[in-house]
Amino acid sequence: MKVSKAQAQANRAHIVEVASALFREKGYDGVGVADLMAHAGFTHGGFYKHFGSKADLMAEAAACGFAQSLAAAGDGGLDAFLGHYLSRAHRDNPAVGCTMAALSTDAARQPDAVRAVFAEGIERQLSAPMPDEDASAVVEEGRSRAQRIALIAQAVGAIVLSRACPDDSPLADEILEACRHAVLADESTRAVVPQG
Amino acid sequence: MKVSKAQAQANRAHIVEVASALFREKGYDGVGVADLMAHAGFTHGGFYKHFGSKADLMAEAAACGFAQSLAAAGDGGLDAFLGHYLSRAHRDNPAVGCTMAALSTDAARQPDAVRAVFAEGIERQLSAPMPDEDASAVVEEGRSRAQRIALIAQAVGAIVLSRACPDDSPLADEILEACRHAVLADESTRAVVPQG
DNA sequence: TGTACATCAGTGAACGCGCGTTCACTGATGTAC
DNA sequence: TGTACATCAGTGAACGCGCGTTCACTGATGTAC
Repeated sequence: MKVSKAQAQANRAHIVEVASALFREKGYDGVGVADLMAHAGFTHGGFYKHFGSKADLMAEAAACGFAQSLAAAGDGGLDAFLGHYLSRAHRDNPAVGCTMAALSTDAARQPDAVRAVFAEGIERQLSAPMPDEDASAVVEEGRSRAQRIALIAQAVGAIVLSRACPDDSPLADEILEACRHAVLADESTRAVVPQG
Repeated sequence: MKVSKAQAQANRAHIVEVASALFREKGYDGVGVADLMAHAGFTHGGFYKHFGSKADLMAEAAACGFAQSLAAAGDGGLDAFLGHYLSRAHRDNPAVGCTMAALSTDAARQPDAVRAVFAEGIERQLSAPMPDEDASAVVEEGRSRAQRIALIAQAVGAIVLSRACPDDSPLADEILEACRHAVLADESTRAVVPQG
C-alpha cells in the first residue's frame, strides 16, 4: 500500500527520531534494522526505500540528536546546566540524553561520514550560546573557545565514566558530583585569575 | 593435542592480553570469539576451555587493561602525563591506550560483572599516586579526591570526543590541546585559591 | 470532473554471512602403579 | 625408572540465530488525458 508523500516524509522523520533514541540507548551495534523499524511501527523491508544503508541512518540520527540537544540547552545559567547534564536522570536515560556522551566512542569506529556529523555537532555545541553565570557577572567576556571545549570534555567524560559503573555504585554518583563541583569552582576562580 | 599446565596458563593469559587490545580497538561487539582466538594463534573451539562466556572474558580483559595502565602511569609530572595521555599517539592507538577512554561506553551496556571491573579500575586509578607538579611544589597536599575525579573525567572526555572526529579533523587536535591547557591552567590557579 | 495508468512506500519472504556456543574427537601431559 | 591409563587443552565441524540487505509483490497515491 502506498502512502501520501507527506505521510512518507513524516514516517521517514519518525524513523530517524526513533533510531536516534535507540542508538543512544543501545549503541550502533546494539540495534538492528528490523528492531528499529519495528519500534517505529514498520516492517524492516521498507527501510531501504528511505536510507541507502544502516550507516547512512547513523549519520542522520546523530544529526537529529545534536539538533535536539541544541534546542534543549542554554536557557539557564551554568549551575542549572550542570545540574541537568550531570544528573542521575541524564546518566540513567541515555536515550533522551546527550549524543556526544552516548555515542562518541561508537562513532569513532564508524565511517568518516558518521564522524563528520559528530565533528559538526561538537562544533555547533561550541558555537552555541553557552550558559554563563548570568547574575554574578564578574566575568567580562565569557569563556574562551578552549575553555568551552574543556568544559564539554569534562561533562562528557563524567557521564561516560559514571555510566560504566554498576547500577548501585556509589562511585557513579560521586563522579557526577565531583565534576559538578570542579567546574563551578573553576568558574569562581576564573574571575580572580582571568588568564585561563 | 594436550599442552602442559604452565603452557595452558600462559596461553590463557595471552588470550586475555590479545582480547584486551582488540576490544579497545574495535569495541566489545566489534570482535568475535573466532576473530580473537585467531589473533591469539588458536582456533575458536578451545575458547570455552578457558572462559565461561565472551562476557567473562570482557571482564578479565578490562582488568588486564586497567592493570597495564597503572603500570605505565605515574612516573613524570602532570605536564608529562598530559603530554602522553592527551596526545595524538594515544588518540590514534586505542589498542594500547586507556581502557576507560576506549571501552567505558561499551561497558555501560554490559552486565554488572563487567561494569564492576570498571568501577574498581576507576577507583584504583583514583587511589594510585597521581602526577604532581613535582618541582614547583606550591601545592601543599596535592589534589583532593574530587579533583582527581574531575581531572580523569576531563582527560577521558577529551580522548572520547577527539576520537569521534574524522581522521584529518582540526577539531580533533584542538580538543586535545584545549584540555591540556585547561588542566594546566587550573593547576596553576589552584595554588592561588586552594579552596578548589 | 472522471477514467486509466504509472509510481513507489510499505510488506514479508529470502539471501549469504558471521555470531556465540556446543560437541565429538585428538593426542601429549600428568598420574598411578 | 618404566608402563598403562586418565586428563584435558586445543581442533574443527556443526548448532540455531540474528544480522544487513535484496526482491517480488501490493495497493493507495498522484498524474496524464
